[in-house]
Amino acid sequence: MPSHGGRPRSSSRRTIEEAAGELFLERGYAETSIEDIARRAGVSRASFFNYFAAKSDVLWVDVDELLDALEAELASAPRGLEGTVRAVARVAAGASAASVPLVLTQAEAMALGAEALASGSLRLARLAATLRRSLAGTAKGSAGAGVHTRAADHGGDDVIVADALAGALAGAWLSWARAGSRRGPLAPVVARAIALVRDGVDGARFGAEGTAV
Amino acid sequence: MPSHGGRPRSSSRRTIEEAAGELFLERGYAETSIEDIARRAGVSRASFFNYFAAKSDVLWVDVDELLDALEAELASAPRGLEGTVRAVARVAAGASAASVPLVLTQAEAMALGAEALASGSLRLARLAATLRRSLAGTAKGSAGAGVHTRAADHGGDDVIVADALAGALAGAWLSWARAGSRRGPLAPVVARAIALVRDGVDGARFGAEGTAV
DNA sequence: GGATGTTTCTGGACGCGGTACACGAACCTA
DNA sequence: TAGGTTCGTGTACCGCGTCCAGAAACATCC
Repeated sequence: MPSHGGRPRSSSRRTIEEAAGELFLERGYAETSIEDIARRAGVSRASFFNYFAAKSDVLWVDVDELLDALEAELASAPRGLEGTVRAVARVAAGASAASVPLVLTQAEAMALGAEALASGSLRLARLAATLRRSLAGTAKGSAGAGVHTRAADHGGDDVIVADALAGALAGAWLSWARAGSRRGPLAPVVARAIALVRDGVDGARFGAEGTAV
Repeated sequence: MPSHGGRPRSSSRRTIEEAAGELFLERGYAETSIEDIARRAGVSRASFFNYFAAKSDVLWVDVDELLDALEAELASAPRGLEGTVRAVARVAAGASAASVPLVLTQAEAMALGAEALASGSLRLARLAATLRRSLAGTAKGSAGAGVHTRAADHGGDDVIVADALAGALAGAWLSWARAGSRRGPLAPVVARAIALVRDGVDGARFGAEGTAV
């Protein structure tokens, strides 16, 4: 990707992330300024923004990578609930050994406030948007597994299913991350979240459609 | 609540909200400063913060009121999925005539960016937290409808169900708000979201529990 | 070795959101 | 009139995020 040449980077995201993690644990998130992080990492404040677009992004490196992986997986997966759900399961299986982000396990030690919660919710929104894209126009018996399902199919069921799936996944991942020492692999927990939504979509009441939009 | 006496308010949240709405539509959210809003509303910048804790809060007045109503309703409702879901339905029925917040219908006109998305996601997080509290310790056949269900019941199913419900409700409300002119009452749309989660919880795969945490 | 181009590092300035505080203004009751 | 309470206002301050100009560290081509 680098066309060639140019000054080499003198630091890395990893370095800055670790410096920030130390400071967050020592003083708390709000009491640590970007300048503090940069100083400990050995770069200037301006350079911090060459590696991260915002202070809160440092908290979510692992999660963002997970979401990147999911989007890549979904790009080459059949649309609709089945293909989407399988792609999610693959990513969950591959990431089971991944490190659990400090932001969850050390949330209280870092004294995370509303800002951190908001930046985390932003990741949930990204997950929901990704899933919506992968489910768009495939609700119920829309049979639109073909090339182009009607782009203007604004039937709200897609959104409901996608957002429910996003929420269930987030809840699963959250309780997995918070399980502490007795934490097992991620895959089965995610599988339960998927089962919930699958059963919901196949269910009698939801399938009734009597109250469709 | 006012003990009595004291200088009367010279403005109101409503006034400031309307001034802000005008400016957001004229220039966009990011290009409108708090000082702009305060000036048009006829108050000082400092006074703005007597009415709203943050600039983005202006966008979500209606949603926050809806969440307040839900929390009030849940406070006097039986815990567990059934009681929770009924309380949600009641709030949805009562709010059907409520105005749809501009933040959704005019999102592109206001040029809302990541900050507005984050503040909105914060509301989703609040909804999820509220539902988690109302479902805590009541997963599956936990039969704990009694006084004190085990507080340390960290079985992740509660969180999965609560977050899935939060996501489904958010998706339903979102597609309802975006339906535009052909928008009907809110209640049936919310009913579909509830049906999805209810069916999911009763479903064969989710109920299997073979892969429990 | 020098000229050119590219990428990164850095310092400085700026605007804005949000907090804190002190003081005055407008109301109440006694 | 005096004391208490709440709200409005100005001011100062800090930190995040953006922007920019210049220098530093590489590459390639002559």
